[in-house]
Amino acid sequence: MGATKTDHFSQRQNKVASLLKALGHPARIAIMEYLLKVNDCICGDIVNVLPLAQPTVSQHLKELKNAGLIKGSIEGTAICYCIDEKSLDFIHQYLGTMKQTLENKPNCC
Amino acid sequence: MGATKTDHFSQRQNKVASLLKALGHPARIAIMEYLLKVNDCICGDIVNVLPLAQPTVSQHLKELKNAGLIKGSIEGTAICYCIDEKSLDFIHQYLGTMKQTLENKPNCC
DNA sequence: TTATTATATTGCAATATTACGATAAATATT
DNA sequence: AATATTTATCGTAATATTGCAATATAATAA
Repeated sequence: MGATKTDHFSQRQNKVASLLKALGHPARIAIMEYLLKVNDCICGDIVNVLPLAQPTVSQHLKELKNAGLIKGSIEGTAICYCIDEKSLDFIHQYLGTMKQTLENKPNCC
Repeated sequence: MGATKTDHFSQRQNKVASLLKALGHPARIAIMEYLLKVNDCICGDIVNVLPLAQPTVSQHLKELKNAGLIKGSIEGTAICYCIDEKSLDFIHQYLGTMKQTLENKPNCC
């Protein structure tokens, strides 16, 4: 035991969960917010902004990238990371549908 | 090490992260979807619907409750669990703002 | 070529999560 | 009271995550 029983849930449920899980860490939220704040997205200075060591930041970036939340491309000696709008849209819409469904339901609590 | 450095991030960043983290598991997504689907929210049958043992489901419910995503109240022998609209609103709005901010930015990738 | 700079990877220790059997607690039913 | 039903908790094993020092890799600059 200890491993999530991924195969017992729908592909959609797993997709939603993995996106939200990737965002479920304050460092990764901070990274996303920083990517938003910076005008151009050559983001070699994320390490200087966060209270974490370079390998740790690199690992968080990798996780965000694996989840599909950010895109990265080599830009000379630096890496250009920026937010992938599509994945953000997807979870925003997912939660929006949830909210809307909730509004049409009687609530006992 | 191994523990998240919560105190190095803002309260807001931690709040967002903890809500999204709580949703970042397919079982908990499935629970939320089930709570939405069922008309009234006397939900003693979640265990029968999910491919997980009763203690596991109970633990997931506890996590959703701790995060503030669901509310639970004793209803005789059963427990009435249902979604807390406020927390759902919060993360939906958070992601919405992120999306909106992104739209006004030049995107290099 | 030899630094220099920037990012990634490896290896590892500390901690957290996931899952479940066994058991407890609380209430309802007989 | 005794039994059944429902949910929670405890204990524990397996696995995952977090964080960083050390090191590797890759591109640029001197």
